[in-house]
Amino acid sequence: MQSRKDTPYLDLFQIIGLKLKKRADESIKELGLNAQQGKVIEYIYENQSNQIIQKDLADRFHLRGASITSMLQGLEQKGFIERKIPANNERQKNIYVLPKGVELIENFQDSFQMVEEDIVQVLTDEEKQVLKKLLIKINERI
Amino acid sequence: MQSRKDTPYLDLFQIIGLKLKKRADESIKELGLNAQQGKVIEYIYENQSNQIIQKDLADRFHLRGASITSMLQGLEQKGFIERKIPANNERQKNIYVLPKGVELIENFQDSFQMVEEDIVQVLTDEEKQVLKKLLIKINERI
DNA sequence: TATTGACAGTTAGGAACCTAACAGTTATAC
DNA sequence: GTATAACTGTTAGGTTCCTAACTGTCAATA
Repeated sequence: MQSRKDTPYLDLFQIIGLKLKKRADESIKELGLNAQQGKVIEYIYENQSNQIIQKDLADRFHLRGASITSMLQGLEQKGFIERKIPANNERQKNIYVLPKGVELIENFQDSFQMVEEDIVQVLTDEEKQVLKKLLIKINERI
Repeated sequence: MQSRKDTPYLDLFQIIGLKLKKRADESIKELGLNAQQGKVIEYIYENQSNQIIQKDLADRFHLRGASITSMLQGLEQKGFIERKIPANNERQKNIYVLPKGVELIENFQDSFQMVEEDIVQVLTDEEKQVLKKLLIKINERI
């Protein structure tokens, strides 16, 4: 009876995900961006030397192309990034972080690191390792 | 260097949460509702005998009052639920699932159960137990 | 008992996703 | 070599969440 309608993993992942999103957003709110935007800028910065395009971001963050277009238009207007059409393919746009964006990256990293530590603070070192292994396993198969 | 900017738990929870939301939505899409709405109807049905009000739903699902108002207005218009002001407190609204909603509940439960099984399919029984314990521990502290 | 504050829900407007339809560019196949 | 298909990104419009400001009701206090 109980087992039939009970979905603890689904519920826990949903609730924890929502709580973490709110925490991460809050942690960088003062910079005028949300956590997703911060993560995207970080990712662009780390990968801009290998000609990343919008599609790469869509894949990495599991968002649709249209959502990336809209997010990057916002970040470009605010002067955090720029997009350049590469010489070899006029369909694409390569993405780069501008100085105004680079300035914030250390800030993001510190803030996210604090949220990260909050998450696993209640676990022992061994539990942390086990959890990471299990999360990776699940993420790979779904 | 690496340890400073790496946030595997935050990233994994975000990505898994997003993937699960999409899966759960997909699984009941044919019923004309999304997963959140399904979970809410389920919850109302299980608790409607104890006079639940909108605030209870906001707490349970970690949503704002305004979001619950908007969601329930939609579900009411579609004939899945009804809201009645109780005699003893005119500020509140008690919520009940209508027959049209009750009909769908078994469907929801089956669909969510399948997503649930997909999540942990790759884990051994022991790993499942460990994971559940760790998730509960984290959820309680954040 | 009259005022003041807390509580429950609503409205208006904004942000970040989504899908569907589209344009332009490049690759493939006959 | 030309027609067709695949790829990349954009636009338009919808959904679901949010915050802030509001209404009306109940509780506390003085």
